[in-house]
Amino acid sequence: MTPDATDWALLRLLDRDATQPASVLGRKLGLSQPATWRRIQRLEQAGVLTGRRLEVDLEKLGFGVTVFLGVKLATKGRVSLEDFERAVTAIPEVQMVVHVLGLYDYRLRVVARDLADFERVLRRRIMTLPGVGDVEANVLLSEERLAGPIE
Amino acid sequence: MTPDATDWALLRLLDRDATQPASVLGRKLGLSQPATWRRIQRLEQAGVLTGRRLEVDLEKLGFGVTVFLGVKLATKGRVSLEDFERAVTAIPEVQMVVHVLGLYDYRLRVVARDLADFERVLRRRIMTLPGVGDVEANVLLSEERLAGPIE
DNA sequence: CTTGAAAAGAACTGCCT
DNA sequence: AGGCAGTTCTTTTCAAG
Repeated sequence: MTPDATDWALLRLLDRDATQPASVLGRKLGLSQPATWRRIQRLEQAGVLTGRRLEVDLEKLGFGVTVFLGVKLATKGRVSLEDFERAVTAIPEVQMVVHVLGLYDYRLRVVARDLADFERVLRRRIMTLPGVGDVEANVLLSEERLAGPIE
Repeated sequence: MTPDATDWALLRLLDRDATQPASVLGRKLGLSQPATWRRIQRLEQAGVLTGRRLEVDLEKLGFGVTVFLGVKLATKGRVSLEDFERAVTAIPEVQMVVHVLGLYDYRLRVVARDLADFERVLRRRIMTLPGVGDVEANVLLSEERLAGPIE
């Protein structure tokens, strides 16, 4: 499937606010409501739009600390990768697990109530994961999500 | 505002799929449709739910490479931070800009069509940003998003 | 692609317990 | 806080140009 310019404009609009009805989107695109709706359906069935997810303000829920971790494994066999992934995905404070190539093997996004809580998570949960070697941490100060290549 | 157990269950359901109507959510929670709808409204007005955004499969749009970059600035005055942020947010391939504390000053999420395309972005866009010092890269192999503390 | 319409369903409102 | 009933709006599917 090859999205045309109108599809890209549609993705741009939906990326900013996925709650807009097809009628409003259509007006902004110069299309009718059914035509807009059909384009959305086509993008969903092509697997381009995979779903709609919530934006949750974790700070308002009491999770004020977000940390990005780089994790290096000591042993990197196929088995240890799977062991590590199974264990790390079971930690409630872990929001994202990314297997990467480079100086580190995994990049994690971890949240905690405060720094004291994060230390607990790091020492009792992360450092005890199977096969963990070096760990590097970056504490989030501020964050901006962009449209990326959709823009 | 203090979310109760039902609110947490609601957040859990919405986090998995934000397209579910209030009637379906209510059935799963043992609540009526209006009661569920009112809880969603309350969470939105409390700022806990900040919006609904699309999940876009960038690979299907031709962006097969995702790289996580750690960026260290050479000069770190207040002015240079703002200069850097203004310049980096203008790069289409940059999906996320996070100001962090630690070994690096910023963590970026960058997408590109392929590795050759990424090299172009890195050399002509990233390395030429104002004040850029060391850069570290991790290429994404696989990724798993989790519910995090909402679970 | 468009318009127009009709049916189903979801969102929203007011009133009640 | 929750349920019920009713209204408004969106979605979804159709027919016809």
